[in-house]
Amino acid sequence: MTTKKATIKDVAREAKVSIASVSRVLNGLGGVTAETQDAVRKAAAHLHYVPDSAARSLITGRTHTIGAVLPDLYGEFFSELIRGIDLAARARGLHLLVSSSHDGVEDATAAVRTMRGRVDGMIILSQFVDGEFLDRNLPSDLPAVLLDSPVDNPRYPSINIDNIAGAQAMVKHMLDAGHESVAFITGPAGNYDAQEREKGYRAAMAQHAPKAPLQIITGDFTEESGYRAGRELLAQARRPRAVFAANDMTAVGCLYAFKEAGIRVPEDIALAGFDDILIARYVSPSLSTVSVSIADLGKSALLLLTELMEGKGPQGSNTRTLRCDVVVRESCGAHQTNVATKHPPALV
Amino acid sequence: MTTKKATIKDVAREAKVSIASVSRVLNGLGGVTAETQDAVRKAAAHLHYVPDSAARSLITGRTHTIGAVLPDLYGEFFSELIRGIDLAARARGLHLLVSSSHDGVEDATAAVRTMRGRVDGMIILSQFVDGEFLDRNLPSDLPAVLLDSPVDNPRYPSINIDNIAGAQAMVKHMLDAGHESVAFITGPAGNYDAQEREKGYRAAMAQHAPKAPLQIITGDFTEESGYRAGRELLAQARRPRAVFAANDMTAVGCLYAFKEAGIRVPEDIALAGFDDILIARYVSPSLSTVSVSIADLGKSALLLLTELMEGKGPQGSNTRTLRCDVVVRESCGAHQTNVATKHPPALV
DNA sequence: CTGAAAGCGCTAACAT
DNA sequence: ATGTTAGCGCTTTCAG
Repeated sequence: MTTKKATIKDVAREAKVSIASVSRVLNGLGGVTAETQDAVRKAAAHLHYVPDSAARSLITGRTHTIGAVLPDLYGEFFSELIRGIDLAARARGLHLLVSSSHDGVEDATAAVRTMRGRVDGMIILSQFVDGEFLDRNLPSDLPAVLLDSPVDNPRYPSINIDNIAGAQAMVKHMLDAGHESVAFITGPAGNYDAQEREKGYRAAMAQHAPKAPLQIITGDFTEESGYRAGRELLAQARRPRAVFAANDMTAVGCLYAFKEAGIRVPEDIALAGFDDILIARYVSPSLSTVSVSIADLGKSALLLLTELMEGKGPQGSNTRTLRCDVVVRESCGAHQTNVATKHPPALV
Repeated sequence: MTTKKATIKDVAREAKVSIASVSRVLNGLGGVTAETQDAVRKAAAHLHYVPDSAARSLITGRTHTIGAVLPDLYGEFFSELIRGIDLAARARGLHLLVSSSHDGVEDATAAVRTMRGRVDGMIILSQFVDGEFLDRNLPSDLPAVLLDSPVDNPRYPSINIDNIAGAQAMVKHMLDAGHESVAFITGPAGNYDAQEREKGYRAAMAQHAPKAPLQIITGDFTEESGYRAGRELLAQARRPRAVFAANDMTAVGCLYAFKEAGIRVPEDIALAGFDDILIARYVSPSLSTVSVSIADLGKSALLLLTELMEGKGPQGSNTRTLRCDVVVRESCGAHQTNVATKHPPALV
């Protein structure tokens, strides 16, 4: 029955009441007799009436939509993140407007600005966004939560992955497994996660293997960079016994470099990554890694955002940290059973 | 400088012109002197003015937003799909509203209905959506394109993956490689892609190995189902020499069942999947598969949708089919170099 | 309990 | 070339 657009007036006429009553009924505001209710509901159903959200937004100032600004939509991380956000959002009756593919300040600015008026709140993950940026581009009454950001602005709470602790735990694990030193392959320079993971590596080395020299190779989170780093590592005079890569893709690339050179993992060199992407389970040997519940990150962000939207300012600290867990598989040479314990989602 | 909400009136006042002139300048409608232009732009910039999209939508009837209704956001397929849609959308200045996680007719209905008025067009991928559904739930003037759908409704064009041809090509490839018969692991019963792939399998067998008996095991696109199917296959009196799974995850599960049983792939049994997910490249042996350019699917959908939105009815056929390509890796035993040829995106 | 009426911020006639 | 004005569909006082 191909629906045309019926307005509130049409419903009012059909129900023989005023538009005000229609509005009251449809918004459950009460103050209407059962008969009026009935008439309105019948008329609305009959006409397939759906309120115009633009008109409603115009007057209420609410859109029931939240915006997600991300650098990209590519890969497991963002996929999971959006999924977590979406799940939590629709559970609260909120729509999700996504904006991605911005790799510069201008793009980020445009993304944030064009969302103004279209959303009631924003979740932002971007290395180009800082407190000053937000103050300049966001209306003061538009709540926003930052993901994976060093920003510490009282107005914009942020949720971060506990990269430092995760990296530290993994390095300690490898050290404990008997490898006297661990080499590290970094992520891209500007990336906050990458920086934190390196910090964790350094901290763990300083604490648990203070005499061992630090071997740090530059990578950029890509498989290719891992491959190059792997070759570089093999070419060194002092070939490492264990390697910790800043993320899984890098570790996988490194693994291929080792395989190609006939180096056995973990017998000759132990290896570990970070993220616990799906592939980690499937490479041979399976990759030990640090797992992050990305969907929980998205969910937490949305929850925090809705609190903000309801006026509850972030109580106490405005920065939350999401726990990471070491997942021991074959590549790190700790010879354990291959079953990664399922940890419940948890905010530290 | 924490922006408050400036309206068109504020800009008009600041620029000492009428709101009409402001509108004209900001919408590039011409009929304004350079001076007015200047004054308006300065004022707008100064006040950080951003037009209220709700108000604009209310009067123009356009939202510059397109909606994507998907069953889920999980996994590579949807991630890539959204990415393709998003890329094409933002290239045209369109926003993307996503809605997912509906696995029932009610959910789908709610998703589609709540998007009414919020979007200028929709891209829908759902097994619960058919022509009748759309006629009942979509305003007649809201364009929509269907993905992976058997619906053949002149009002709703659809874009499909050429599952039949892809499956057929893969089965033929395996047959040509010397395996006299190929077993098949199906996907979930209600899934359109899965059905088409099975059709392709049957067609290829009928054409190229008419005397070989058909071995068909039930699966459901999950790794577990593939694992079970693999064990089932091994338990059979007539152990197959080649297995084609309806998707990659199933093939991976099957691969693990074989490994566990000490069966070598491809020496003892050849194996192939469908989708070319990232993992396919990383399992050992690497998985031969049928590749689909999912991002292109999303892009094509958006392009088709914008044509519709611009009033160009779909000329000629209203169903397009996206080509698939056989990717030969190690698991199918065709001993070729491991380099998958890069095909340009192409609509058949 | 219900209806009339005033806008929300903007665009698009219609005047000037 | 510029300004005035009438709504777009809806919520929300404010009267009755």
